[in-house]
Amino acid sequence: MKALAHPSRLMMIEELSHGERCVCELTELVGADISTVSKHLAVLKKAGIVTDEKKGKQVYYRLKVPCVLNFFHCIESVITEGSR
Amino acid sequence: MKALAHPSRLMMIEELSHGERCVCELTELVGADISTVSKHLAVLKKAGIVTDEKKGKQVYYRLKVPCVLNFFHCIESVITEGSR
DNA sequence: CGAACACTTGGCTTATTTACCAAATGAAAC
DNA sequence: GTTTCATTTGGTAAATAAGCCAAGTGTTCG
Repeated sequence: MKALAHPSRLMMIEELSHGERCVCELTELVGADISTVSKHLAVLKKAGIVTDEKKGKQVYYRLKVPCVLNFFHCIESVITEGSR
Repeated sequence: MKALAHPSRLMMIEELSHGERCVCELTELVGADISTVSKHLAVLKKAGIVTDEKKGKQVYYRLKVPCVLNFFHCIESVITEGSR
């Protein structure tokens, strides 16, 4: 759960739900140093949420637990209907 | 999400899924100082995950977002079938 | 009213997380 | 083989979070 406790990591997960991405793409997305992003990805990997695969020069990350997305949808709906 | 990033808080949520509990019951459960538990509950409350209600001398907390439980079930099943 | 009880808040110390820079790795291109 | 490019790792400083004790708040009970 701790692995989900950072905005940048959530942003990355959201992005990865649309398909695999290399570190540089995610770095551009969150707008932090590439080393920072790499460490965030290491956290997610260690938690078993993503997997990585080296393809040529780049390393591509991919979601391993689709379940996470269900949770996001759930949260969204709670927030959405929270105003009633 | 940060609100879910602590073992004691997860334990409390799990417990609250079985019904409302007062602070003293939760304190006994997690085995920490009551002030610590109170602060954890404040975090959960601020995050909109629980609500509190004063009944006589005690304050009772209750789950506000059942959705959290779905997520836990999801995680459990992922862990369970993770060994294949 | 005053004491007792259940809880919250403030203050402070220690532990954990985060972020960046710089240096190391590892594959690919020349 | 060496340079280059993408990424990871080490190191360190700054920010956040966690824990406990002590003091404060609000209710109930005598």
